[in-house]
Amino acid sequence: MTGQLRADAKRNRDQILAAARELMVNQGAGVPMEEIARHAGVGVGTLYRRFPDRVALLRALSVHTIENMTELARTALRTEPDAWTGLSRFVRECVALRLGALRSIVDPELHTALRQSDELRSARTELLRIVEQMIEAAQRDGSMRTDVGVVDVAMLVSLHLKRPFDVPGTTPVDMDARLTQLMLDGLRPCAATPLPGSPTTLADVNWDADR
Amino acid sequence: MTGQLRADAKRNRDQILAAARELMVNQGAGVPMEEIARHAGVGVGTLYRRFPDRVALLRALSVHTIENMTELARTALRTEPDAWTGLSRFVRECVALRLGALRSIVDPELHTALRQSDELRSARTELLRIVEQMIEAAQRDGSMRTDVGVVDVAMLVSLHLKRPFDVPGTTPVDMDARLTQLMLDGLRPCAATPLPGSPTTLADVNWDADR
Amino acid sequence: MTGQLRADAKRNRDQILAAARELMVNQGAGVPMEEIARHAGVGVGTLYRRFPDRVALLRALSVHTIENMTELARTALRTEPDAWTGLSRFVRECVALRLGALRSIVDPELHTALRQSDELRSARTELLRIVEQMIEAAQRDGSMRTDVGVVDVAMLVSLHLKRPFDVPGTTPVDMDARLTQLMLDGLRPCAATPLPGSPTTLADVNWDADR
Amino acid sequence: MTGQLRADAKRNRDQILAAARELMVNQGAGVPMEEIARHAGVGVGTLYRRFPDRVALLRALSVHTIENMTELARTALRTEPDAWTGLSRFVRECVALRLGALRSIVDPELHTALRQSDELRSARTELLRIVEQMIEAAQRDGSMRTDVGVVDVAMLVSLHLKRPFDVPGTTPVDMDARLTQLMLDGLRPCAATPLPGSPTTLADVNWDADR
DNA sequence: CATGAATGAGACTTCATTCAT
DNA sequence: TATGAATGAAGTCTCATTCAT
Repeated sequence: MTGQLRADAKRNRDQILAAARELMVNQGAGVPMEEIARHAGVGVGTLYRRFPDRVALLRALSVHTIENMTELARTALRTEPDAWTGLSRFVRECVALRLGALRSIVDPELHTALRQSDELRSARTELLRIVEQMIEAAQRDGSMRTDVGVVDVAMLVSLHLKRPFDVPGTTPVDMDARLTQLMLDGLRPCAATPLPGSPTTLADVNWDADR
Repeated sequence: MTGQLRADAKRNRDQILAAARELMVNQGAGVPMEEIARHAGVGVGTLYRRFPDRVALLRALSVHTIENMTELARTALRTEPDAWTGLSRFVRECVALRLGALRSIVDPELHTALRQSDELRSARTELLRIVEQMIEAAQRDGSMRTDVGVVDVAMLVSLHLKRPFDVPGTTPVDMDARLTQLMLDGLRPCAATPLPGSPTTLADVNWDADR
Repeated sequence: MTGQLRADAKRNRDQILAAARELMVNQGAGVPMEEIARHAGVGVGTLYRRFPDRVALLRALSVHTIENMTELARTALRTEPDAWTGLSRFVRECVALRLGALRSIVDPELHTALRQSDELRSARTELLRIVEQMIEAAQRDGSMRTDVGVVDVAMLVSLHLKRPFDVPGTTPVDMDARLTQLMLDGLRPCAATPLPGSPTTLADVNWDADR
Repeated sequence: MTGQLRADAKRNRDQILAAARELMVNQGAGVPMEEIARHAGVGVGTLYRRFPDRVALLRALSVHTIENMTELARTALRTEPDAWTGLSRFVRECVALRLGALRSIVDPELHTALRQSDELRSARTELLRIVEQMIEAAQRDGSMRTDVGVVDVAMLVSLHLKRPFDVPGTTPVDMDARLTQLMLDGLRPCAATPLPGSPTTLADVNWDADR
């Protein structure tokens, strides 16, 4: 899709995306477009040429993010000895890289607008498919409780993407790791308390983990 | 503290707080002050007379929220047969009522400004003290893993205050309940994997769970 | 006019005027009405009962000021050995007391509104009459140039009412005194250069020295 | 400094300055920014792009004004036969053109803010230097009293920049001229009465005559 | 195509004035 | 009658988006 861009145009596009990611992750999705442009070293006009409005920019960012996560999942699945270890690693990496920190977007308008992208939807499905594989494998070999599904895991991860407040007495990194571990332990069969409802299947999902 | 207000002024103040809570919980902390005023049925001027700026409003809202949570914690502690049951109930209620949904504030400036309120700080400490009691009791009778502290629990709850996206196949209420249960199961001793770092003590905490 | 006020009402009125004078002289005529009320120790409502709007307040202040100046002029005329000395003293006192510092009002709307007060006009005329007496006497005995009239003097004084900027190397008081002296020396016959136009007579004057 | 602006941007900038000068001279420094923009034929946004806030605008205006005055002083010094004539002409021109009428700024906040501009300070010093030359020359050849310095003259001129009230019986122009002449006559040696304090030297001056 | 200037709607806040208590 | 609460118009400033260069 970006293949037919001229070399410099491509470079611009990438710089814009990088700047947008950095600024939005740190300051929320509301950063002035002009500031994004400045950080990217281009004029606003150029930004708007590439991304007609803020939503388009967010969409591109989200797709990019999901593709990164997919890559992480694939690698974890291929590299780790068993499914549970792979899943754990994937979850830890997602949280650590805070690849979904754009989650801080709350504006429901943006929310709605984002959902409507086909590109986004298919990237997401692709990701979910792989994670579901890991989950099912882990459940088969008894290392994961069987009353949870991809959607549960996805929601959990998405909750943990929020940057934690600085708490005196711990480093943010430690805090992150502790919370993630607690979440993973909750997915083990051992302490499993029955859950209300039933796990959602991948089929009818519309997951927004990216935000 | 608000006792010396005239009857009508008090009524206005309450309406403003109610409107602000509702709008901020749903649309984020950025709702136009004017819209808050309109929903409360007063002029902007009135809003500003009561709360000199957005931060003051948020502060009042936060204190109110925390006081509600404290009340819930007290009741749970008093009513339930054992500490773990009490803690679970408290956590479920917090999440269900989404009493801390203001958490959606991301703007770091607001964040910082809020921390500086003594009133807020003491309300928070009060709440933490009670929760810590429950935790310690539960740990003593072996129903809770011993490598976690109030701060861990607080952070966990705060993560779960984010309103989950609507997921096809489950109701939001069910989703909420599932995620909360998973979190609680992670706090049980049975599946406990060692955590990095160590639990923070109440003493040096500065917790912002309310937002 | 204020005679029929109840004792406490009179006290309120005076406190308001005093507060208004102080605040307006220091911060300009734009001080919030509420601040004036607060300084006077009354509610805004009371202020507005006494003075229907800002202009009314200014008018009262101006009349008061002019009456003070008139008193100064009378005393100088009566006490000093000769007219020129009396006039000099009067001018110096006006500047020193900055009795007209309200002059800082620039808003033309206020300006116009103020002119329309009969009370003000007659107080002003009264003052000008006395000053004119001093001028004419001084001119008769040769201590003052004869090509200037009350209006010239009035305008000069009014110019000098502006609080001078702080200048390093001199005290404001000294600066004031120097400038006033230079002005007075310019009124002496000795260095007199012919002036364009002719001195305006008291008759058709509408002088706003009070501001 | 404004050389690198695009042609249209430069035109806008100039129109804004012109509009601001006109409006501020007549109505005080408080004119709504929006009105300035309207008069300049641009949107508010444009105004704010050029001048981030009111103070920046005033600063630019002041620098411009001072530069004009400096030009006048230079010409007077070069053209007139003797120093006193040059100084008189310069003073008359300043008053007539009311080149410093922005003096009507009273708001102490603006005042303070303005002082902090280096550009302004150096423009001012440049002007004072030339005026000081004229003064010293005039004093050397005996046409000016020797107990006054630049600062005295500067303060005097600054006082006379206030637009005089319309007085029946004289034209404003005549009135201006009369008052200016009186001021000049006061600077002559003949009638000189001793002044309190001593003239401030240029070295430690921080003069704000421009406003 | 890139740039950055211009626009103008809209958010925030202040205050003069009115009015309920 | 005094108070101070409420109102809302008005002013300041910001920023998404369009458009001339």
